[in-house]
Amino acid sequence: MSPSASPAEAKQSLNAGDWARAALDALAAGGIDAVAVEPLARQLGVTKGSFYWHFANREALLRAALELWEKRETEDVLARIGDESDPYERIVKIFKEANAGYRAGRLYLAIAAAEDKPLVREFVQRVSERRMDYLVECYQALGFDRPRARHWARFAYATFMGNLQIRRDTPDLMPTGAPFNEYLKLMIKTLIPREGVDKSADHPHVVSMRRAGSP
Amino acid sequence: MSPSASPAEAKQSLNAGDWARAALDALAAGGIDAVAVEPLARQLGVTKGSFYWHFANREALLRAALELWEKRETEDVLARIGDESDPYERIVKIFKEANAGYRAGRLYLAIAAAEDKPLVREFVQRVSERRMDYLVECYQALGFDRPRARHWARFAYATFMGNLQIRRDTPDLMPTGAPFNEYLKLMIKTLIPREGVDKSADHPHVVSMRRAGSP
DNA sequence: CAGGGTCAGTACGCCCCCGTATGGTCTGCC
DNA sequence: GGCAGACCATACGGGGGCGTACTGACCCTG
Repeated sequence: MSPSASPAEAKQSLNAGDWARAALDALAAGGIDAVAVEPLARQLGVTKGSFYWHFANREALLRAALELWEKRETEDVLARIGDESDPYERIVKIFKEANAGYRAGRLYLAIAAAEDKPLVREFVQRVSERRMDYLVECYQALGFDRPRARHWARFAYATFMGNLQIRRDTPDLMPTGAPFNEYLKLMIKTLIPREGVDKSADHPHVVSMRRAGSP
Repeated sequence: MSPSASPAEAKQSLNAGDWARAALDALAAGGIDAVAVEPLARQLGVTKGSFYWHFANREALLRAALELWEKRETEDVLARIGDESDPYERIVKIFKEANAGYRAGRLYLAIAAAEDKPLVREFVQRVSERRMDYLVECYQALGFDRPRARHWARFAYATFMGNLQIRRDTPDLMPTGAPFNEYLKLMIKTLIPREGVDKSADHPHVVSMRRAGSP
């Protein structure tokens, strides 16, 4: 009788967090419209009666899911590459993360697709700005002045996002295996100007500092 | 009495094309779910009775709208920059088009967001592949061999798409005026390697040909 | 043991959309 | 004038989602 089948003695009572997690999963899988009370209730093995005890309405659930997303997005990402001191390697790591961890990217695209909802816009904007800020800092640490760092950061961020889009919509256009690594190397080499390149005014006024740590 | 208010004596009778155009507009404005029979009928000032005369069902309308999109996407775009012989200038034109004409990009994002529908995937894939093929040809014309051209084309295409996404989701992160032109110049200079750059194996084995026409 | 808080089931009304059936109104053509 | 076909309105049944009201079971605590 007990709703088992879950590891660790399967809690038999749901809380708001369970609903929020389920909502976020549904969001990733089917977009904003998939965050619906009754389907989620069915999926969780309960009825609406439960839901409306934990949340005031559908909107509240959506907000909870988005808060969960924002939390994960900032905590996780920054935690996974926060211990890297070399700004060059930081950007490289971000790039590789962004191109490997496909799930997080899918989630972003699913959420951002509902840009007409003000609530969603709010969260998307915060997350995006935080990501961009981080990138800008990386490029500044590489020796760029603020305006140039912003341009390069935006450039790199746009390329991340576009790769996500390509991967989702037309995976055939995205190489795998060795060619993919070539592709990745090309993007990294192009998007993170190294110290040697100073023949152009668009490149950093950097002297040394780079490519010394982490052999 | 006649439903006027339109230029040129306002047709009083709808046809399938009118429905398809309206559907595409709705698609651009509100995503795939906005392509609904009854709302569109209301908007067009008629009832469902009209719709189900022209189309078998909602699916058929969606297909018609997507065909319209594909047609516009390939005809228009290639027509607007087809008379440019210089491959460098072709890419530049594409870039500027992509960053100026925001509407077409919005449409792509709205359509691609419904990537779970097989029908949509089909069209998105065709359109994307055609765009990529065109870019690959441009890069090949610049002197790249096929694999490298594919990498650069994908790179550039990803950057297009990402810029679209940024523009839609976080317009504040996209500069305007002079800074935008700087940004554009940076991307163009970076994404279209010029003849002078040959210190790297990733750059074209090109000798001259470039930057002679159009002073 | 009584009572209150927690969580869930049932049932209802509402809205909005799909698709069908059927009938009505124009238009042009014979 | 009458017929056929193009175009549209009305009405209906079905489905699914939202939100509310009420009831019920299970703790836990006084």
